[in-house]
Amino acid sequence: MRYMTSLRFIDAVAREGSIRKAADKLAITSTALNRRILAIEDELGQPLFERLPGGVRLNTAGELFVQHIRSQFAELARVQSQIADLYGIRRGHVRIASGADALRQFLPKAVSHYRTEHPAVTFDLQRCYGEDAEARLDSLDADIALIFEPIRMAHVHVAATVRQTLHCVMPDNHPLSQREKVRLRDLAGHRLCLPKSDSGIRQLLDTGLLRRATDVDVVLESDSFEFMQNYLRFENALGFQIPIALNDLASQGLVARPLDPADVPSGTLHLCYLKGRVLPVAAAKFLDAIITSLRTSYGGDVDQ
Amino acid sequence: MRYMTSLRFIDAVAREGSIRKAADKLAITSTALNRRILAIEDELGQPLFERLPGGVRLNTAGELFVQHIRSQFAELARVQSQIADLYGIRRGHVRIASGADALRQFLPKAVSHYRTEHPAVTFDLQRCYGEDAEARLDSLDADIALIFEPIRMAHVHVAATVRQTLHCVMPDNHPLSQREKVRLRDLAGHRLCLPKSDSGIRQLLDTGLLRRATDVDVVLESDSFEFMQNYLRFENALGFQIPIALNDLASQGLVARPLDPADVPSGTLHLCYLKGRVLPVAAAKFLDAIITSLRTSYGGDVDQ
DNA sequence: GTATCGCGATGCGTTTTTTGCATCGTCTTT
DNA sequence: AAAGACGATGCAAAAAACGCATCGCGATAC
Repeated sequence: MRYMTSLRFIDAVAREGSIRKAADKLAITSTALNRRILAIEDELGQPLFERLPGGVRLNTAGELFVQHIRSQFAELARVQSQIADLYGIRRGHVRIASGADALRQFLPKAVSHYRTEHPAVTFDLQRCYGEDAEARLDSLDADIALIFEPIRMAHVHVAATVRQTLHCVMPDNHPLSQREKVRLRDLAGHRLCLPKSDSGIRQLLDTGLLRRATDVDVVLESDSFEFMQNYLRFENALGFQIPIALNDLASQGLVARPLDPADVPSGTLHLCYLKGRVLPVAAAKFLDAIITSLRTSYGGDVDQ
Repeated sequence: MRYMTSLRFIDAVAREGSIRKAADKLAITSTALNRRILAIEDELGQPLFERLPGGVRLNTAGELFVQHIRSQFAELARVQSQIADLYGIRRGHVRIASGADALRQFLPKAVSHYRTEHPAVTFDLQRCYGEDAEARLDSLDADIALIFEPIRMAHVHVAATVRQTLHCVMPDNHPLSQREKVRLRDLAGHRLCLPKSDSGIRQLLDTGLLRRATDVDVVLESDSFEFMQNYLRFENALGFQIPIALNDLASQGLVARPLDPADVPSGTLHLCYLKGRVLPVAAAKFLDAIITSLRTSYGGDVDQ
């Protein structure tokens, strides 16, 4: 929307921390950008940025104003999406912040299914960890977040939760594949591939391992589930995963066995959005869709 | 704010129902205004107005969009007020919709007291009846409403309520002035001045009178309390009022006696704002101020 | 300690956008 | 059938935004 240009510019400057850099990104001269900002500050009667030798930085007033700007963008998007819905075609753009877990299988399926019904809705998928995902909800850079495990901030609203039991993934000829359940003590003596410590899976594992002081042989750490999964066969190692991230293991000669809940607590996948926000139609309906989809896939383990 | 010009214009056209009339009010030509609207509709991809032979009217999309525009105005005002508060001086503009009751004595005192502390805050007082007051909250034309008696809409938030016993106002030499309390049956044979039927006071009276089928002699109906109060002495008539609207009766040779609560239920003055709204600092603080002021004046009768 | 670099601010000519005037076509009212 | 009021549009004038060149200032490098 044209009339928001100045606001978009301010947002860009706030993000870049420099008028010249923002001007580059916006494909205008720093002069024009500078003057727009001066004009707004003048109208507002208060400066929004501190001028530092290396650029600019939001002051408190600017902080407030930029927050306002972002909420205006989000609101406009919501209204536009609502208007489009009025005319029968659902339009809109849904921005999702998700951990790597749900990005693997679940979200691709869910998004593609939704898009067959509403082809005018576009998506933006941002892979990120919990804290970052929450920050993106907060800065209105994401509409919906799928976060495995802890919710830190008070101002996210949890629309649904899914309990997820940790599974141990291994080549199908691995000795542990005989068991129905894997206990933590069984891991001793085997090679393990673990997700990095900012992953929710790793945190659950760590608490379990620490509690039992199990001695384990960690051969690899990665933040890429795909890499680890493809790696397992080469070392005949063990990986860890939650059900929602499990894809077709059999074709890779892998199997998954649940960890005994007595050893490792089951984690929770949180489906959330910013508290107090009214989501655009497209985002709200997509949220509904994935909640029902989760419910059919994980049944009683889905709450709300 | 300059960047909102187009939005302001759309709002004006929506209110006027005609581009030419709105253009007059905005002191621009209808051409310019027309083109701004066409431009926005074009950008939005959807028309906002239906073109009628006698002017324009919002369509459904326009309805949504104008609502969005108004909430943007309100939000901007809130942020500006918040920013000003940051720098120590409380600035802002508080718009109050109130019945005639509170406008008489209570609000003038409250506003003037608040303004001695925060001279940079300006006020706008709109006298209106309940339903209208609620509509103004809804269209964001008012921040706070003081409504005596019924709340119709679901989407107003009641910040505080004050119970108000109906009082009968009369010349101090009137025979009924001897009593501590006035019963409805005492009114028979006396001349009455009643507020118009859209007043909360009248509605309470009516239910009481109807229930008891009391035969009364109504000599005057008015929506001006001031007029009625000044009129009473000439006809030695009875008027009705709630405590908050009672001014210095003695100097006019008048007295007030409560109606027996057994005959007429006591009414409730509602202090409200639009549900879900975050009020500008100035308005929020003024609300706090009048709530405490009500509490000191009416003590236990103030709730929340 | 000096030179350099990168930053935001500003004066000035140019380009783009917005505005106002005149006018058209349409529909309602008389 | 005529008159009046409305929104839309072509075109020239006015206004705003833009880009270039340049200034002053502080940090950094040598």
